[in-house]
Amino acid sequence: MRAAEVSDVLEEIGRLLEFKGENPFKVRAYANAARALANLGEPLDAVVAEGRLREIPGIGAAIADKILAYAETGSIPLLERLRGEIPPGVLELVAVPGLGPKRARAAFETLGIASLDDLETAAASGRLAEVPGLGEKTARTILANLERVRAYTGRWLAAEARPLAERLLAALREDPEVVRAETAGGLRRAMETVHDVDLVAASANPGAVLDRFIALPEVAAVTARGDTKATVRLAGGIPADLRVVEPGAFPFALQYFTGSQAHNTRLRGLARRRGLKLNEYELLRKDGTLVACADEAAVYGALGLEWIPPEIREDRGEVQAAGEGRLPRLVERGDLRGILHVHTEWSDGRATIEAMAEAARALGFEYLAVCDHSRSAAYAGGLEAGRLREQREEIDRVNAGFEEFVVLAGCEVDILADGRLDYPDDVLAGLDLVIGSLHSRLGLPREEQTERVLRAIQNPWLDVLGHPAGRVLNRREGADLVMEWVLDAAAEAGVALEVNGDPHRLDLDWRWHGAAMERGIRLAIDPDAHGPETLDYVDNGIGIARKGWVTREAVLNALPLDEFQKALRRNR
DNA sequence: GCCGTTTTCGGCCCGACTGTTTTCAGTCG
Repeated sequence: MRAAEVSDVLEEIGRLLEFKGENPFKVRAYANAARALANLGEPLDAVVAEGRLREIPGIGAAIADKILAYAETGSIPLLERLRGEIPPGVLELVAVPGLGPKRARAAFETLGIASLDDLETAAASGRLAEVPGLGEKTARTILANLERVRAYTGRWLAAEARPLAERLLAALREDPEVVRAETAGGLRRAMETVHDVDLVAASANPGAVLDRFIALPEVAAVTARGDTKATVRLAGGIPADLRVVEPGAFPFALQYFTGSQAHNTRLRGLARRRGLKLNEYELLRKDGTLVACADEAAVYGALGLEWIPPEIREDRGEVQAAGEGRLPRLVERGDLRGILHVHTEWSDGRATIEAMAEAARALGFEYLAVCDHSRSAAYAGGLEAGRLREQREEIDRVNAGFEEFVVLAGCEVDILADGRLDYPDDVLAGLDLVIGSLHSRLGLPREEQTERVLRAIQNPWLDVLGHPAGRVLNRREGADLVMEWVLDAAAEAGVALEVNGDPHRLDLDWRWHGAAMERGIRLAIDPDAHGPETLDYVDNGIGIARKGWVTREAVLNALPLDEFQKALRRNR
């Protein structure tokens, strides 16, 4: 039984109860329990077997019983009953912006709308406006949003949104009436995907700032415009929110709009227990006096907490850790000593070995592992064993020209369908570093896929498991793997796991970093660069590793060259 | 439904914007 599967089930129960108009706190309890399971860093089966379900915060007697029932019978009576009452298409309705649980229910009860198709028909014919609480205008909004829901999940790659956010931010900072401006939201938290761009600005004249903001060339359409807030759609369709507050409120607003929502809920609960009230403008004592805070650190300080880095504000224990003064020092770009996993023109890269090495050295790194594709990766110009030997000679020549910088001869070796690596052992043994990656047959059944990866890990020449899930964000799910088993095997074998910084990958997923580190697994933060200009993808990897609470000590390529080499599985 | 340095019962985060319900509910973040 997978934690993610049970999490989905609880999520569904919560949404169905919400649709029925159940007590909102009960609804939230299910959502909280679902999130707790999604963040569980160990096998759910072990937790169940050891009777530790109720030790998970957010899981009490009732939900624990339901999880046990699900484990035993594969179903939960409450869920079956709810599914019997509510047609399956109805939950999709709630995903349409403008239609929440209440209106969706009203539409279902008055017009029998039970799917996106029904909704479209009703909206187009004008009948949707007959639903109590809905009017002409809302019906039009819903019709417009419906298309987007169908076309896209509403998540954008952080890498697509970030440049736009930076341009908007630069424009805001040039505005003479803006005192301060920052990016908030999922971008500030280093999420891999975001549903919008969130910006916060401080100004004594919010109206004027908003006027200029909505007139910026990046803004394609204005969705909403109030006294302090505007929602717009940018070129390309990405929504953006700007909130303008009085300068004194800026630290509170920045904190609030950075989120996550779960983190903020946790923080406000803590404030309340301390007799304080926190909102996006201020921190109030019971007697109505204000607690002054000059910056975000002071806001956390006033609640008895260390400042919490934005990346980890996901309600995964960071508030408690900050209260106990035991937040980890998260890894930083400056901690990295070497760059692993770059491609060159020898396979599908765009630059020479020398050019990549020069670029890495110019960025301050001490070593670089060239890892071109192996022979089976024909689509990417994979190297036959003979070419690999020639490449080693070329690397030797390049190294002769360097002092205090070393190029290593590595390879990104395909993990074949049966779990063998793409070269015989004698070829693998001749390399300095082997990253083994899944590139094909990503649709294998779970058991078979897991066995495949476990077999690859058994190969003594595998040093690093590359982009372990093989996912491509917003395009395809990764391989279906029992990740706990993969982590156990990697820990046992001394294999490191990659945190791939390609903005489409960001894989190993940050939600697994803690579970990897607990097992003593080292993480390799790699750019997977195909040219000098994408060496900076390590920054994405750093962001996502910070999100996973990764410290310098856990990072393989934060080691100086000699220690790095000793830490490799092949040299142990 | 969960939870407990004021509580095993009575709380549970809070405010902006929109449209329509003419005084506020629903949605969103």
